[in-house]
Amino acid sequence: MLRISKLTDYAVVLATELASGTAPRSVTRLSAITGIPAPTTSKVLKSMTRAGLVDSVRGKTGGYRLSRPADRISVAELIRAIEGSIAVTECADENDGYVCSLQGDCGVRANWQRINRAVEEALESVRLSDMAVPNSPLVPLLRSQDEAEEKRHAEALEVENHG
Amino acid sequence: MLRISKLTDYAVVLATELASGTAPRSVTRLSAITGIPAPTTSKVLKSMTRAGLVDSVRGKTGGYRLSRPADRISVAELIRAIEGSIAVTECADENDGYVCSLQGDCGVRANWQRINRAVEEALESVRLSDMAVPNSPLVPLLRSQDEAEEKRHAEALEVENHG
DNA sequence: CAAATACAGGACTCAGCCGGTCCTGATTGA
DNA sequence: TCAATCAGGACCGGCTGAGTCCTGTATTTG
Ligand code: FES
Ligand code: FES
Repeated sequence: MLRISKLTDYAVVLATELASGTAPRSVTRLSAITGIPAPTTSKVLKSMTRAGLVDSVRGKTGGYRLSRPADRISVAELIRAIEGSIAVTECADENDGYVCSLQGDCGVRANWQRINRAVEEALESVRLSDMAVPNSPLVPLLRSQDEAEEKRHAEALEVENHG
Repeated sequence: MLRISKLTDYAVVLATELASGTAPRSVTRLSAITGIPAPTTSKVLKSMTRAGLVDSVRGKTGGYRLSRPADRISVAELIRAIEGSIAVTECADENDGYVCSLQGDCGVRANWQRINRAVEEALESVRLSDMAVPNSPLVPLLRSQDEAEEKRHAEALEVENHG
């Protein structure tokens, strides 16, 4: 039903938890806090590591920690880390060299791609730091977000300037 | 991958095809036109009928036709007809009396619900009549994103001017 | 060094559901 | 009445999502 997988949900939960501190925390620890079964927690974190969203530290005092500040990680990235490229429809996937089995090119395709891009950009604009706040006015997303968008835009520019 | 099911894709294709005329067309016919296997075509159309999106006419000259003008049918409705309620995450589903197995209420939930609502509204705003046009500037959807969006906007304007 | 703790990587299982088929009616036009 | 069409299920095979487990490697600490 236009679902993201449960594992991706876990990824977000784990990431928000990690966002609350800088010291690495172990799988055991995180599992206990979040209620996600330990082996699964491990699996998800490993994917996140491969995607470069978290850093792993081995050894006795090891564990996982975010690789970047929470406002530099988007929900879209988290989704992509677990599920691969975001594609609402099979023929909406622009990366993959997929050829639709139906009528060669049925116009619908281009429109799906646009919808897809819109959704993706929306998810891109929601950052982990937003998710961490229980009921933040984070997701205007649609229309009338002028001010929120502008604020974000300004922030982005600021960040760029600092880099 | 944040996918809608293939069947839903079929539903959209079939609906756009139906939008091109008012006389009922049979499953056999539609299957031939779209390239969707006949039994599957039938299945999808049956779901759409139950959802009230198309009318069915039995008998020798029967078939399916849209129950409303194409600009009165949204993509969201088509999705819902096939997949049920739109819910990005399990805990984003507001209808269902679902209780998250993780930490009772982890803040993330409210945010998912917002994202969910945003996506849903976006899909609601895209109508079948939009999908029927091969490359319509149909999907502003989320406005004023970044420069990419702006460029896109420019393209759209150009198209409008040409029309 | 050796033991204990943690992550890395991948094989494996199990269940659910998606895509697809088919069969048995009920309706209706010719 | 006959043929075409939809209605409503039952049914099935395969994929993949969720979860587990095992083996190996790195790091800390005594
Ligand atoms: S549905 Fe894939 S090109 Fe039309
Ligand atoms: S993930 Fe469901 S309430 Fe937090």
